[in-house]
Amino acid sequence: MPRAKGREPLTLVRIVDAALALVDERGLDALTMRRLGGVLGVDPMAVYYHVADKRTLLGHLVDAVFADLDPPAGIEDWREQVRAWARAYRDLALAHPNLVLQLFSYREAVAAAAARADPPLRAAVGASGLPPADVEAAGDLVVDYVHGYVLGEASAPPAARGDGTGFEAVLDLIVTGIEARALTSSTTPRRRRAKQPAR
Amino acid sequence: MPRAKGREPLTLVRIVDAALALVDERGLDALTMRRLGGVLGVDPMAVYYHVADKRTLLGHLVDAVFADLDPPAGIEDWREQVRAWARAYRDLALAHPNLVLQLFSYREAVAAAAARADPPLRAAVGASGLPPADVEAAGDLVVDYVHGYVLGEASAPPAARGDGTGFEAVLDLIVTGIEARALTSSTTPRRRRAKQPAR
DNA sequence: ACCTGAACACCGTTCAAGT
DNA sequence: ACCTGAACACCGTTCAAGT
Repeated sequence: MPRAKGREPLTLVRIVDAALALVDERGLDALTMRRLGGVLGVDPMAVYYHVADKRTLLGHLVDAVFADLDPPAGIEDWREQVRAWARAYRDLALAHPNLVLQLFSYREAVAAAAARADPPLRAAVGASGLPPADVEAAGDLVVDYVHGYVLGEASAPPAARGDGTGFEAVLDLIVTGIEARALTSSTTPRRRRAKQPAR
Repeated sequence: MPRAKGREPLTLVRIVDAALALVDERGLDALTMRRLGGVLGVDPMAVYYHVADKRTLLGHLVDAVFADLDPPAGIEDWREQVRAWARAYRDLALAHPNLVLQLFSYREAVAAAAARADPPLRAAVGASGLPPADVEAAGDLVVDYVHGYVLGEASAPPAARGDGTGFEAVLDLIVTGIEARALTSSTTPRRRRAKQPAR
């Protein structure tokens, strides 16, 4: 039984766990291939056997965080579904404040997560009675608002993190907007849109 | 007249201009103190005479970009004021896509820019007839939505940048929400807010 | 006053080598 | 199959020295 004693072998999940802990506890800059080898008790270059380079390692971190996202089910009212979705997404991101910038800027990882996480949101918004064109805008609004909110919270010093009442007030406003739009567009034609500037 | 010939002396603005050009043309990672010295035709360490360290240099870049923000004036309708503000802010940020992450995560610089740029937005939202408590939420919604939108656009490959119609559709929705909320809150008491989750 | 150049303590990554 | 260790080409920053 070789390897029965001594440390267990490196695996991708052990690497990702250690890297995430490093980022959470000491910041993104503290994640160094060499330091990572150190906390894993291994030669710094051993990680390269399991991971192509640092960028793909960061991709794995983002995947791991997004994997924890599962929007709550069993809610009837579409308004509460939208709110619950937004809260779950916010909490997911704020669980790793030092990683949020990576989280929202890694195109591929965000797209993959969206494929899993977005449909419930879109379904909830769709149940409001909005016409399809507005469903897209409303979903985008929720997603982008959460991104913006989380970005602000994550870059604030931990002591100054908000209590979430502002977040709830904005959700109220978004829901009100969807309701109002759903009503007006079922009775009157879509209102004219202001023309865009050149660029 | 010493220095009449030879290159002109380094200044902070020359340094910031060169650094911004480097970031715009070659990405954030290309901004290196050594490379910056190179494009300025100077010893890499000369920059340190004018700037404490790289972090404060980045702060100067953020300041320089935000300095270009002046929301359009002379608009009557609050709805168009809100839209114009959001477009101006978006365009400002997307003019330097490689810097947006820094742009929105440098607390102090954002706060300073906000002090100049925010009041017109808050005034516009205030003119909608919303009660003060909702004015804050509505302003936050616009700011955070633009942040989220820009973050998504900036991390998309240039070819895939949107045409802005999605942005306009969301602005419509936000304005609709503000209008609806202004109407209902002038006639009925504020609707009950869903209670918050533990964390 | 303003810039230079050597030096220090780091990086990410490669590659041949060990077991 | 999995890990090591030397090596390479970079980093940011300090500090004494030049003009």
